[in-house]
Amino acid sequence: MKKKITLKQIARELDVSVSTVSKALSGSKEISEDTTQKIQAFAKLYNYKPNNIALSLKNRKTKTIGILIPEIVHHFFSTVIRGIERVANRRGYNVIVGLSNESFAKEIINMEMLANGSIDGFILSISKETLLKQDYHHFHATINQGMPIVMFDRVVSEVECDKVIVDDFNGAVKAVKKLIENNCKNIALITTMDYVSVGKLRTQGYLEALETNGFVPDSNLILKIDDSLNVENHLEILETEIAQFFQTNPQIDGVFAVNELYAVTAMKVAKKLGVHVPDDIQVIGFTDGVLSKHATPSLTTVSQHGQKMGEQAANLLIDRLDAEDAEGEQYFTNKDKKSDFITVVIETEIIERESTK
Amino acid sequence: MKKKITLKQIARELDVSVSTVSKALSGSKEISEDTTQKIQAFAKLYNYKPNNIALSLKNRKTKTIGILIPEIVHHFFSTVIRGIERVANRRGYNVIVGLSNESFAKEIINMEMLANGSIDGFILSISKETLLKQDYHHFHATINQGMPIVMFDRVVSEVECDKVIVDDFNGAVKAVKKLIENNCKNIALITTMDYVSVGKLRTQGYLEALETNGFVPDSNLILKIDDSLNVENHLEILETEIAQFFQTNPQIDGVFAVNELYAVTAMKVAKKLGVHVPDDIQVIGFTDGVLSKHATPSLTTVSQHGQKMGEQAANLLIDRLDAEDAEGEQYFTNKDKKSDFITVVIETEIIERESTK
DNA sequence: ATATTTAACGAAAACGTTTTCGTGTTGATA
DNA sequence: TATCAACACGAAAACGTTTTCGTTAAATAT
Repeated sequence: MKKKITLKQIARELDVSVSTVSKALSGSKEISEDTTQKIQAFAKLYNYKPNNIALSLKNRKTKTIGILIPEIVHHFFSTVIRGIERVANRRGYNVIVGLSNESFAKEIINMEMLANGSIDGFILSISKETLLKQDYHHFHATINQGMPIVMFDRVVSEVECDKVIVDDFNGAVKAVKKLIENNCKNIALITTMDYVSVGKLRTQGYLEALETNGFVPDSNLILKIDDSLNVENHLEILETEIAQFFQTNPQIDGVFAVNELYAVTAMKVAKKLGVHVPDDIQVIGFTDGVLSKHATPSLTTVSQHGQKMGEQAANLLIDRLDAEDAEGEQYFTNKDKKSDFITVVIETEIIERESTK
Repeated sequence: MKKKITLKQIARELDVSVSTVSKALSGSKEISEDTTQKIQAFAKLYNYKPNNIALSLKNRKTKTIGILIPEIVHHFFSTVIRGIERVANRRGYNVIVGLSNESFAKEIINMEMLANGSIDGFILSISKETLLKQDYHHFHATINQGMPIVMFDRVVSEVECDKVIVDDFNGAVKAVKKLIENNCKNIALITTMDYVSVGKLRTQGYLEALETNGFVPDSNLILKIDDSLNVENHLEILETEIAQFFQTNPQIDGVFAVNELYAVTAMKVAKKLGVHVPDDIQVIGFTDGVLSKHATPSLTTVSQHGQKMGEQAANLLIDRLDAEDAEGEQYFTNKDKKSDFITVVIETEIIERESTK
């Protein structure tokens, strides 16, 4: 077994100093042709690669960014990761992933673990529990320590940082407007509890679209699902809730759901109740994931562009990091530039499939 | 902005030496009560946390493990990551993720980036292109450098290391036997090209099950999909292929598909052709993902237990890493122990849903 | 022949830790 | 009173780099 070789070993072997080896390998013309050649040949032979940890320590930057998300077995979040990884890789960064599991405590633990030198900056989406508690001190703390954060999707105005969000409000408006154009008269909303910001915004969009089109919102047509429990494991509960909802409101001829699981489940329930999609009832979901694409009938959705969000977030973060060490600390102590934080809004569009006419 | 505080700064502030601070914080009784108290209070006040990079450099271990997978927007792989992250976190490790995107080159690049000190060991699943090329030198190289690898799912006998696989062969056997018991007489197989090991094993299981039950395998009933292109984007091609397959073989009354996408698509195609599932044709897939659960009818599948695979893989790797620095290098130079590599086989079971009787 | 430049290299510091090995004060013991 | 532990702490090395600043010898200029 050949352990990785170090500068010191090369130096000893070739009877020169460590500095000479370092310079020769970086092609410094401070070193003679001869020795440079010799050293480079030797290094190649033994497949020398500088140790990343040592470099990180010296440069005080790790060239890795930390991703902190609530859940990874989730189409949207994994799409975001893919986007982040793409640009991170292109721009010479690695990604290290932490999962909060929607837990406030795990979110904090993870941040503290990573914030101690392991990464140069965060890209994260806030856990449900944190949103519920509205306790954001850990975000403020790490930002205060000079570690930049980019938030995506589940963001919060209380924290000043770069953000990437999808236009939840207008996405919902578009969806509902589409249903109205398709002649739906009684449009239902299946949503989550309000504390997750995106759910709230989509709900507001639903209401807005109704009102501007002369509809009067009917609270009976709004079904709020308690998603504090992981819905994936409580599918039956979800189904019966929706079934009851449909049965007590038989006039429903259009459904807007704030995520694709609710939408697909609504379609399944409709089918069981003998209601035909899209003839009797049309359905639009949010987030364009696997379910939407492969459901029968396939689901019309509001696209969420997870990969694009990831790419934008990564670019925002890396731009800031690169700027940091280009301009040195001046970048931060400069009071003028103090709060030039950007919020990128990704536009949504409707992807029409079989669940609408 | 308060940058993270270091030992040196504490030392200067309290007018003691760095070593004293270090010892005081670790509770060494070499230091007097008084100073220990003073230092610990100061450290807590300024929220001192030791720098991970410095620790990594000193200890020559990073306490992070590298995950290298072909794709992350994929239910199975993300499940595995969740499993890895779970035990990694519990055992004090971080995870850093690289994506090969099914590319040989990206796989190598990623490994080289991470192998230079950033991680202590790998957990990976081989990319399709690598399997096709059958070039495994990069695995051998990193193993030779003393960095342990644990492979999962897509493994290869040419590389000696710990492995975690699912019992693809027997899973397929079970599935086909189930179809036979359910009175299917003409059981079709929808599979991938042979170079991906898991596909090959599942195909073999299909054949085995037929033969031991007195069936004669009919090559007309085997549909091999070329999955060199990303199927997600070529859904129509997949659908038309399956449609043709069904039409030229109307006798098919049972389908075993090596993944859930093929299975769900087969059901969709069947429905379009007016063939009823499960009355006219029964379908079983492999991998228990979102699609299986939420399809209508929901899909009977062979469970793949991604999370369990991840957990096992992580435990194998961390066991080895911990053993390494418990016994020192002796662990490795000890010739007796040289090839005590373990292959963990995760058992499969059939999850019965609506697509079978 | 002397002074000065240049070429080629080495020593040392620095990044932030931990740990081993001193070293100088005490207080107790012989 | 001399000797010796025990105590409380500091200096320095080490992990693997890069970089600044010498330093020496040769080469050039005066």
